Amino acid sequence: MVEIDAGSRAGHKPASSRSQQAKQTKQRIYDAAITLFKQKGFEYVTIDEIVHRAGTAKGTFYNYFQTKGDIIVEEFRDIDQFYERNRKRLEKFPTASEKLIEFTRSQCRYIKTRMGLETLKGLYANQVGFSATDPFVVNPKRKLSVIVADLIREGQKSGEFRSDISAEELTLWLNRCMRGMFFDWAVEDESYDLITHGVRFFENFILAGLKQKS
Amino acid sequence: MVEIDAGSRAGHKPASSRSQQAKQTKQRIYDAAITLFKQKGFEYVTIDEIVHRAGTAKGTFYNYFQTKGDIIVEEFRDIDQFYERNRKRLEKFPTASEKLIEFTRSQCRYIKTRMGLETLKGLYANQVGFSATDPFVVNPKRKLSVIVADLIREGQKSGEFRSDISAEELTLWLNRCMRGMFFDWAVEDESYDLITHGVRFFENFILAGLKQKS
DNA sequence: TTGTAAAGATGACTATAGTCACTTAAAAAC
DNA sequence: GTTTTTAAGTGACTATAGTCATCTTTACAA
Repeated sequence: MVEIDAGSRAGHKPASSRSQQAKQTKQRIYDAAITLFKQKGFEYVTIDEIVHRAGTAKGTFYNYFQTKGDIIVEEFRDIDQFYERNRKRLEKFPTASEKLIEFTRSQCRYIKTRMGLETLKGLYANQVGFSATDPFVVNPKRKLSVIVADLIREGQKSGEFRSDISAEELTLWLNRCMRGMFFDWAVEDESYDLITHGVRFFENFILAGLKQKS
Repeated sequence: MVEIDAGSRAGHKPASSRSQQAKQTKQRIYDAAITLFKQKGFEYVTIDEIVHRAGTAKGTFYNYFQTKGDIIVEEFRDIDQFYERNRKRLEKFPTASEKLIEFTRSQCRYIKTRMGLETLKGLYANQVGFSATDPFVVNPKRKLSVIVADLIREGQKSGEFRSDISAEELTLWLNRCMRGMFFDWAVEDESYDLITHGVRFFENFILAGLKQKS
């Protein structure tokens, strides 16, 4: 949800096609929701509040989203932009291990400071919940996975990492472990520092699984 | 929720103290809920149905549980009994690694066949949700953690596992990774075999983190 | 044995999620 | 230019979760 809609330049009278208007409506709802989430916290915002702020009817909300949590999923897709932007920064680290460690650090930092506990909980609850949405977090095609897989491949080529398991499978495993960590952090109500713990966990445990020679 | 209440032997007219009756009431609600969950699946059971079947009022439910998910948490505590029972069986495996692998296998088997997808989802959704219940799954004092810590300590003593990290921390990390796996399996709607994948993941990845020498 | 405190049980009530038959208006067909 | 089709939007309505003031029953003190 980052497109700003190219059709309605000058504010009033948007010269907009029907689908343009639809896009705007969805955006209005999304913006209202995000604003309210930031203001009062995900759990304390009702659908009625969202649609009231967006100036639409309740039914309209359900035209675009299945549940309140879907908004979070939408927001979450943005995280991949963040990863993409930070990818170049990794180049200056010499080894694949160090690149991955740095990547992990920025991932933890993003979740802790930008995303926040509330949103993370909302996301995970949505993904594990029963309203069958797209299971985005575990999708191996998302940018996050692609970047990690590239770095692992690099490490395999240089001999840092094992080659008896495919980069794809290692990526899956690595991300799975990280997900376990974020999950724990959410369940325990951020009772410890995610960045410190996350990096320690990664350096001392996960990395060993990548390095082990067959 | 396994106690059968020691006060009301002969069925009718229980000669029961007030707290005994209370315990029975809770048990009735619990039993009704579990039965319905098995019949229709967690998500399709309403609180009204549960209390109707239990023959109590809605308010009574909320005297004993905070949410429908709390029933699952209660049920989940039973899993530790299962672990305890299977602990002896592990003795016949010679190394700590093999014991842990076998332990993992039975853990996966339990979740797949006895617990089931629905219940697991309910459990995780409850634990990550906002209704601040006891975060049981991540509690390092639960039997599961104690057993794993013992096995890790055994491996440390024999030199199989690293000793630069405490058994407690390694236990935390190991369980965290497993949790990530169960979470993924739940999110992906059990689209692959938990036992096969779980054991492979454990043998090839987690175990490396335990074995790495400093 | 009667009176009082408090645990336990109740269900009407409120709040919110989610549905759906219907309205409105843009676009397409004629 | 008129009619038809269909995307988009609506809000009254239903279903369910969760609350709370009140009632009932036990325990126990006077």
